[in-house]
Amino acid sequence: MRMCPKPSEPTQQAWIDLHHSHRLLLEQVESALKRAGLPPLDWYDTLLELRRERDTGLRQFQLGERVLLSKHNLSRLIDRLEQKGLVRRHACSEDGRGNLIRITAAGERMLEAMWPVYGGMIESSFGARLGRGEAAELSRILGKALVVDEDT
Amino acid sequence: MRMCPKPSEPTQQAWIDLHHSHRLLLEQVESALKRAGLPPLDWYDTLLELRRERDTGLRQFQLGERVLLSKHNLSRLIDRLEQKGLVRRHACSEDGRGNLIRITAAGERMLEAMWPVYGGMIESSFGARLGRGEAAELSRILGKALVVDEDT
DNA sequence: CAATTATAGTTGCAAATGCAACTACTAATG
DNA sequence: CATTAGTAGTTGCATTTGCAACTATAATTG
Repeated sequence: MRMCPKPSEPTQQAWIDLHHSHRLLLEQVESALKRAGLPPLDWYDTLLELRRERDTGLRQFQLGERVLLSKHNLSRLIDRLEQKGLVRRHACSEDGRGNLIRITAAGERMLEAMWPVYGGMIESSFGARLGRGEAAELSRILGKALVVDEDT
Repeated sequence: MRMCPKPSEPTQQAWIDLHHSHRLLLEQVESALKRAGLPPLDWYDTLLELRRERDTGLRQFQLGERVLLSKHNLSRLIDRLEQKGLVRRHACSEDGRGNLIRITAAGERMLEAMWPVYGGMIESSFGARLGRGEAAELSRILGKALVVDEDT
């Protein structure tokens, strides 16, 4: 880790392809959402995680781990979501510092509203272009890079 | 394209994995660069494309196609690069509107300075975790999503 | 060849992001 | 149990991004 061996040619290319396909796809999704008068993708991801724990709610740091947003960033995203009434902060009984975030009914409706646009874009620009089993293969390989290492 | 069929479960998962692995990797690269007192990744990508055409230079819109940055964004990125002397705008003889961007010697030195950190991170957090042939397999599959379709 | 339309690039303004410093609370230590 | 260190979350400030409007030049067309 300290000696920085250089990546092989295929590794470099794979990273660049990852970088580019993500940028391209994200840009298409975001602009489709915007055209439909809907909020950005992060809102969807965040609301989705909250719906998964609709009963218990989620602490802010747990949410951050799932959507991969930095805490200050997430804090302000939640401000915006709360302002629109899609989410609520509740006092946390077990830890006086934190708060529990819960999705509201309006938040769930927002998920419904966004999904056709979001899902449709993912299918047309991504899913439909992959062959049988390739999506799963992609997940399998990318999963290896998803290991979060704690050092550094 | 107009009817928005919904993506399959594996497609959704693959997109999420793509999204997450990109975020994670990018975050690691960016913070490694920052720790080393170096500029962000976009600078590298941009300078790299310019070095590929060091003799002829590149029009701004060509550069934009390669690094997938929007034009106004790119315009200001070039402002910053030019301010640091890594790049120069030259009048374009064939088209009075545009300009040719050329990398400078300092720009090439910056590439050299960034590569160990950037490449090292790509290798340790990405390349080293993939098995034989998986990088190439990744490129092959992602390449299918990289087709830019012109309609909207 | 004048008038229209399209393209290259820049800029102002609003919104979002990253960083560092801060508050408030909890956990660990002597 | 008092002190210290760590964690959860927020906020101010500077930088970056996105959008829309703008300038300037090129290409199209009647």
